[in-house]
Amino acid sequence: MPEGHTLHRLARLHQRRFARRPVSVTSPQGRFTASAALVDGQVLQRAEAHGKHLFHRYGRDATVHVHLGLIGTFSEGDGEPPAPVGQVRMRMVGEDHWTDLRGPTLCQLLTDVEVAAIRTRLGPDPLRRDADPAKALTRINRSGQPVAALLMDQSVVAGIGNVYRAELLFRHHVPPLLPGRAVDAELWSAMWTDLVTLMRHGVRVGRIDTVRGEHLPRAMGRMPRQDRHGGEVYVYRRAGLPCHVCGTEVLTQVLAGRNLFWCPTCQSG
DNA sequence: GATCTATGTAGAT
DNA sequence: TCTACCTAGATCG
Repeated sequence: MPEGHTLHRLARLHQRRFARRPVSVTSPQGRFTASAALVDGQVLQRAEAHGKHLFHRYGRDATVHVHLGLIGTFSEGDGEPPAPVGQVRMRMVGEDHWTDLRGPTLCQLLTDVEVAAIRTRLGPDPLRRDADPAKALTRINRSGQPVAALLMDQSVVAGIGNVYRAELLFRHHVPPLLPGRAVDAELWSAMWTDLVTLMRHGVRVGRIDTVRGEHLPRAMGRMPRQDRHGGEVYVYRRAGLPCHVCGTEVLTQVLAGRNLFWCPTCQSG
C-alpha cells in the first residue's frame, strides 16, 4: 500500500474528516498513550504529507508524525468506532468519523524543530507544489550509484517506492543500473513530469496504475490484467513473465535489499 | 488454518 | 548487511 500517493491520499482524507475540529486521540494498544494524551481533545489544525511521512499538526510543538513502513495501515469508518481489534497504535475519533492506525514504523509526537529536521532531509516530493526537481537531478548527477538505487533514496526524491521506481524506469527505457551521473537533464525532466502525472493519478484512484495509452501492449493484443498490488503495471513483480510490450522475460534482482524488476530489451538504454 | 510475502525504515551489528 | 516491526492479502494444503 504505502508509497507517496497513499500518504497524500490519507492526508487529504484526514484533513477533510478531522481538521478544524477537536479530535479524540488514544492508543488502545498502549504504545502511544502518553503522547496521545497530550493532543487528545485538541483541534487538529492540519493534516499533510511529505513523501511517505504523514503529519497531523495540533499546534506549536505538537505534531503527530506517522510513517507506515511496509505493513502499517489505517482503517476508518463512520459514526461510533467499534471495539478495538488487534494492535491499534492510534485511534482518532472526530464528529462523524473514526480511524485506527495499526503496525506503523513510526507514530510519535514531535516538536516543530523535529518536524523541520525530518522535512529538510527529504528530497522534492512530486506530489507537492513546493517541489524542485532540479534539486533531485543535482543529487542524481553527483552520484555513480545506479539510478534505481537513487530513486528509492528519500533524500533524493520523496515518495517513490518500489512500484513507482520499477515502472518509471520501464516507461523511460532506462536500464536500472545506469549510473546517476549518466542521467541527463532532458531525461530527468521527462521522468519527473511523468512521475507527477502517475502519482497524482495514484492519489485520485488509490492504487498504482502505470500502463497508459502511449504504451499499449500491441504485441499482447490486450491490456495487462490487474496485478497483486491492485493496479496495472508493466514490470513490477512480473519476474519470469513476458514483457507486455516486447515479450522478453522480465528479470529481477535484489538491489540494496529490495527486489528490482525490469525488461532487459525495453530498458537496454 | 497455516504459511508466505510485501508498495519501508530504523536500529543493531 | 541483517533483523525487527507484527498487518493483510494471496497462496498452500
